[in-house]
Amino acid sequence: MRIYNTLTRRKEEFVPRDRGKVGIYVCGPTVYGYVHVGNARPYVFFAVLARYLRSRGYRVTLVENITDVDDKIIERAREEGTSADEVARRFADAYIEDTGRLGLGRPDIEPRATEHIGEIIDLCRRLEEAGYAYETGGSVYFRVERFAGYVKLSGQKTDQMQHSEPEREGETKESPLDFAVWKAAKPGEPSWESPWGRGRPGWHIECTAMSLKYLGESFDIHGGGRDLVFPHHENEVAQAEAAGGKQFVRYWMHNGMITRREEKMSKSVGNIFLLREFLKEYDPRVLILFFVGSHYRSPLEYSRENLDEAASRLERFRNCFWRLDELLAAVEAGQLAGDGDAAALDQAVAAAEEEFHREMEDDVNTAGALAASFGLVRAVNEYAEAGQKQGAVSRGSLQRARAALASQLGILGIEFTAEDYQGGELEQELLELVEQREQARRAGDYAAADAARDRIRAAGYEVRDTPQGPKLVRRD
RNA sequence: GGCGACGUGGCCGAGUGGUUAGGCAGAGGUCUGCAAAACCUCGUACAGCGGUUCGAUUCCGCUCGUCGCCUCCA
Repeated sequence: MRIYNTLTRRKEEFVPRDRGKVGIYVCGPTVYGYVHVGNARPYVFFAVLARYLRSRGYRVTLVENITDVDDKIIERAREEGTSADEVARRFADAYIEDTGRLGLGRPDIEPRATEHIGEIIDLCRRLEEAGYAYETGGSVYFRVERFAGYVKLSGQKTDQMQHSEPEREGETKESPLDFAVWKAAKPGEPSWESPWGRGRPGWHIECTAMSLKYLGESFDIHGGGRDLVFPHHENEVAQAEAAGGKQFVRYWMHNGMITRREEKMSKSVGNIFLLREFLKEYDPRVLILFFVGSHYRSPLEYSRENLDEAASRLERFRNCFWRLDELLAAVEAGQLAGDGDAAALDQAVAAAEEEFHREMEDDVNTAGALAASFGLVRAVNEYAEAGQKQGAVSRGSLQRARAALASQLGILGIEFTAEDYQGGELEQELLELVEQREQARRAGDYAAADAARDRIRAAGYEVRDTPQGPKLVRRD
C-alpha cells in the first residue's frame, strides 16, 4: 500500500513498524462546542482507513483523543458561568453521541487529556531536564531553537513567520517561537499540582503524551486535518523527538478541508454546519458517501447539490441490494431457476474486487474504489436483466456479488439491511392495498390502481412491478 | 511577505505521456396500462501562453485564478 506522507511530501510504500500491526493516532476534538461537518471528515476517513487495513489482515489500534482542558473550554465556561469541567463533559458526551450515529463504531482508545496529566507532566519534566524546555512564571516553554528538526514537517521558515504565540502575563519567553508545554494556572482555571506549581497542559503536549503512551515510539500513522500541520503537529514532533530522541511518527496523513462557498468551514469563520443538524435531515451514510466520493486530501465543498448527489448514489446502491435480495428470494421461492450462467457475473465480481483494492492501495483512493463498486452495481443490474429474461440466474454468483459489494461498501463504512427497503413486517393493510391495486389493474381500472398506489406511497412505500409480481420498497 | 496545494465535459469528481474513470443531471430508446427501478445509446473535458517530445490534459517554465498554512481551527 502506498501512502502520501506529509513529512516527505510524496507517496511512500507503507511498511508498519511491527509486522502485521498498525498503530494510528488521530487528533480528535477539543470539546468546547458541538462537532461540525468539517470535524467529521477525519473521524470518518481514519475509520475507513482502519477498516481497510483490517480487511487486509492488519491488527489495527486506532487512537483518537478528546482534548478536554484548553483555553477555549475555559473561555466558554466563563461565558456560560459554569465550570470548564462541565463544559468539557457536556461536549465530549455530545461528540460521542453525534459521531456514534455515523455507524462507524468507536476508535479502540479515546484517551482524554485530563486523565493523562501524570504522563504530560513527566514529558514536560524530561524536556526540561534535557534542556529543551525552561520554566518562567510557573509555565514551561519549549525552546524551539534548541531543536534542530523544527519545521521539518511543515516546511515553514521560522524567520518569515508573521506571528507567534504571545507571551502570557508575568512570563518571559526566550524566543517568540517558543511555545508553552505547561501553563501556570490562573485563578478559577482547572489546574493540577506540578513541579512548577499548579498548572495545566499546554497547547499540543497532550497528543504527544497520549500517542506515545498508547502506541509507543516511532508509531505508524498520525493523522488529522491539514490545518493542524503547523503548529500543532510540528510542535508534537518537536516535543516527542526532543524527549525521546527517536523518530516520532513514520507516516503523517492529513485530510483536506471541508469548504463552504470555497472557504474553509471553521468556527472562527463562522460558517459551520453542525453534524447533529446534518443528521436531522440526512441519512448518516449520505455524509460518508459524500466524503469518500472525493480523495481525502482534496478540499471538498459542502453544498446542498453535492449532498443530494451523495444521496442519489446511496439510492443506487440501495436499489442494487434490493434487487439482489429480490432475485435470491425469487430463486428460493422457485419462481426463478438458480442454476443459470455464473461466469459473466463472477468475472465482473473479480474485476471489481481487483480494481477496488488497487485503488485503496493507492493512498486510499476512495473515489476510485467507489467507481469499482459502481461498476459492480452495473454488472449486477445487467446480469439481473438478462437473468429475468432467461428465467435463470446463478444463485451462487448472486450471493458472491452481494457479498463482494457488501464487503466493499462495508470498508467504506456503508451498510445496508433489509430494513432499508422493507422496514420490518409489512402491515396487513398495505398488503391489501397492493392486492386491490392488482385487481384494479387486471380489471383495467387504472384510475383505481393509481389511487391505491398513491395511498401506498402515502404510507411510505413504493410499488415496483417486477416479473415476480408487485414489490414494496420503503421510501423515506 | 514566506511556505504549500489546486484549476478536468452542465455539475461533482478520479486518473493518465499515445488506449473507457465513476456518479449526478439532461436527451432519445427498451421494459411498463402508467410509474418506479433497471438496461441501451448520446458529451472529442482537461485555465491561458510558451517549451520538451514522434505525440501532453498528463513533464518543465511563465501568466491568470482559487484555496490552505504561517494566529485558535479537523
